[in-house]
Amino acid sequence: MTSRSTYHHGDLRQAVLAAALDVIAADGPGALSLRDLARRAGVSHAAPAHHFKDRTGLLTALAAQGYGLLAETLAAAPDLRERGVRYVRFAVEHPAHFQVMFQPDLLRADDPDLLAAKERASAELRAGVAGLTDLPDARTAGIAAWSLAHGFATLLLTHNVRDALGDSDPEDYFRSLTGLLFAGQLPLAEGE
Amino acid sequence: MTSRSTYHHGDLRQAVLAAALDVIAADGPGALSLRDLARRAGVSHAAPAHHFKDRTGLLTALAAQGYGLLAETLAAAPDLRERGVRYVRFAVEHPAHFQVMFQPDLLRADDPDLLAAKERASAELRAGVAGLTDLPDARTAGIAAWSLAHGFATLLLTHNVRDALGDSDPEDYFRSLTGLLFAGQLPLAEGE
DNA sequence: TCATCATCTTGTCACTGACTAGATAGTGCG
DNA sequence: CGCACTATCTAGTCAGTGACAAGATGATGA
Repeated sequence: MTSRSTYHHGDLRQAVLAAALDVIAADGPGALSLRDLARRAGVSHAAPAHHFKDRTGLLTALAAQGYGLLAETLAAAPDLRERGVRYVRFAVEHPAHFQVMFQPDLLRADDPDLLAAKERASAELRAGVAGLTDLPDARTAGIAAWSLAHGFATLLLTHNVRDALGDSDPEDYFRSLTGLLFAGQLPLAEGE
Repeated sequence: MTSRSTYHHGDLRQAVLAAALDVIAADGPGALSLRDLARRAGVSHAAPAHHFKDRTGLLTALAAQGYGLLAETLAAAPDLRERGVRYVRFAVEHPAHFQVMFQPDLLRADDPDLLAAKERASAELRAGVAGLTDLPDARTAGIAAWSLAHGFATLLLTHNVRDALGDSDPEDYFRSLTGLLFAGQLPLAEGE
């Protein structure tokens, strides 16, 4: 921004990451161009490559950052429901990260930083059902809860529940969802 | 494929759509190139443009086709659980369609064909909870069920439940998920 | 002071999407 | 039958992009 006189940018890596988040939030990952990001940061078209190697590298770095943020968001949630609420909150507050994190074909799956951050987030997710020792299969229970939160978050970001939501807060709506489900009010079969 | 002697391809539209599905299923929508699809179909690089106008048009056509297939898959399911199972089945059998359908930034949101197909699928989803007249809010119930199925399907396609699944069939696993949830065995709060 | 290294620039290549103009084939209408 | 009309496809072109290579610049430390 401030017309720099120095040859070096100073913090190009962060500048590019931040600009990438803006672009993705606005127009999706497909609209992301390394050259455009370079222009926004005021550097030459090939400068970002030194920090991220290539487009996939940049997206992988974003995803790793996202998993780190998710782990922070989930940390020390009081109970399972609240963990789900925070999962939804993360998706709402970091839509660009969320999108990239769950598109494996955009990422370098074997990246060490990505794997580490993913493991941290995964541990937080597992911690949500760890205390439920009375369950026959805690892992399956965890996936059930994860599916619900992830599905709602995804439908939210893809504008598929916009009209049902109305003016209500997404997090509150999700709370009511879980309430409805777990009150056993929703018969699965033979509703007639 | 068969070295055509005629000037016209015959069914270029279908050929391009089919090739696009292959590419997307293999490497994601980002790897899709109109010129590559043209090469695969054995036509000139600009031929597909006549059928789909541009890249977004092609993806929109794919999404519309997907919503149509989804509506067919969901039609006349016996009960709500089975509707969820079929939703998961659709995602497994048509991963390329599923991916494109839920990335709005790739699509032309106001396309008439897309909107019509989406409405058909949406009607099938709503039909799943229509009979449950004892519910206070059928719409919220529908979103709860949709979230669960969509979340599981998404996590499945993004390879996030692979190890938990083991050798078991995804549809069976989803049935057990719903059983676990609706048996009320999963306490949301104060699990201690 | 000077060597070393990370950072950034410049130049280049093949590829892509989009657009244009024109060639070719099928279709209906007289 | 012949002729216009339209859909389909070809060929050529342009700007933008990712990736790579080689060189310039500045910071760091011995």
